[in-house]
Amino acid sequence: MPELPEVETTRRGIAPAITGKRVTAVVVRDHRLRWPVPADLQERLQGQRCQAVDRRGKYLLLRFPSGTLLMHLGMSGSLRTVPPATAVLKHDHIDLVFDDSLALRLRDPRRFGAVLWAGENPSEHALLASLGPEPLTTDFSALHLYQLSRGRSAAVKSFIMDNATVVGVGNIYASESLYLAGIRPTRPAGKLTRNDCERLYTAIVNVLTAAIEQGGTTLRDFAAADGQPGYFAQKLNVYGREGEACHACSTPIKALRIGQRAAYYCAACQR
DNA sequence: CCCGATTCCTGTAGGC
DNA sequence: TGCCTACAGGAATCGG
Repeated sequence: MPELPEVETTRRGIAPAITGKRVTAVVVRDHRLRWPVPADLQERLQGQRCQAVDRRGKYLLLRFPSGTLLMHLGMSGSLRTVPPATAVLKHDHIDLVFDDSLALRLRDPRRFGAVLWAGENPSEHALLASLGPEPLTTDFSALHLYQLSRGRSAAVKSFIMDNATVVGVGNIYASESLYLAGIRPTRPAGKLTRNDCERLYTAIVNVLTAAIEQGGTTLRDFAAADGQPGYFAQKLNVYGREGEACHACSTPIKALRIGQRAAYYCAACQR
C-alpha cells in the first residue's frame, strides 16, 4: 500500500534510470485507472526528454519540457524499470519506453492509481492544489498540527490521514505514528495539547524517515523499481498486530475501525 | 466548513 | 476442493 515512504522509494528507484532519457513509445494497454488515462499521452510525450522525477505527497511528477505527468500508485500500484521486451503480465497497464532501451512499467491490479497530464503548472492541478505540507520539510511542524486541529472533533487518526493536514500519512504510518507518540487513535484532534502535537509531529517525521531508510513497507504488493520489497514491515509496532504483545509493555495490541479503516494501538501505552 | 459513509477495484483469506 | 463473503485501502465525492 503505497504511502509516502513507498512512493519516495519508487521515485529514488526510477529517477536515475529515466532522467535525461527520451520517450520513444507510450503503450497504454488499459486506460481504466482511477480516471481514464489521457488518450493523447503518446503525442504529448513522444520525443520528450524526462528532466526530473519529483514527488508531491503520494504523487510522482515526471517533468518534461511540455509539462508534467502525474502518477499515483493508488493502493496496489508499482513502477518497475525493465527491458522493453520483458513479458507483459496481467495488470501491467502502461509502459513508457525510453530510448528504445528501457521501459517504465506501471502495474496496478486494483486500478486505484492514476496517470494524468498536469501541464506546465502541476501545483495548480486540482489534485495537488489543496494538499497540505510535506512532512519531511520545514513546511510541517508541531504548531501546524496544533493550530489546524483546533475545534476539530474528528479522530486524530483521521485527522493525520487527511492530505489537507499533512501529505503522505496513510493507514499504516498513521497507526505507527500514534503509537510512537503515545496517543490513542480515537482521540478527537481538537483535544490534542501542544505537547501531544510536538510528540505527534516528531513521531510522524521519525516513522516516515525510518520507513524510507528501509525501502518502505511491503505487506503484499509493494516493490521498488528494481522489484525488491521494502523491509519496514519488520519494524511495525502495532499495524496488523492485533492480539500480539506490545513491544514496550507486552499488553495485547487492540484493533478497531475508525472511519471505515483498521486502526491498531496499545491501550496501555497510548492515552 | 466539517465529518462520516460510500464508492471505485481485484486478490486473498476465512468460513462452511 | 470449491463457493461465497468480507476485507484490504487512497481519496474523491456525497449527504447530513
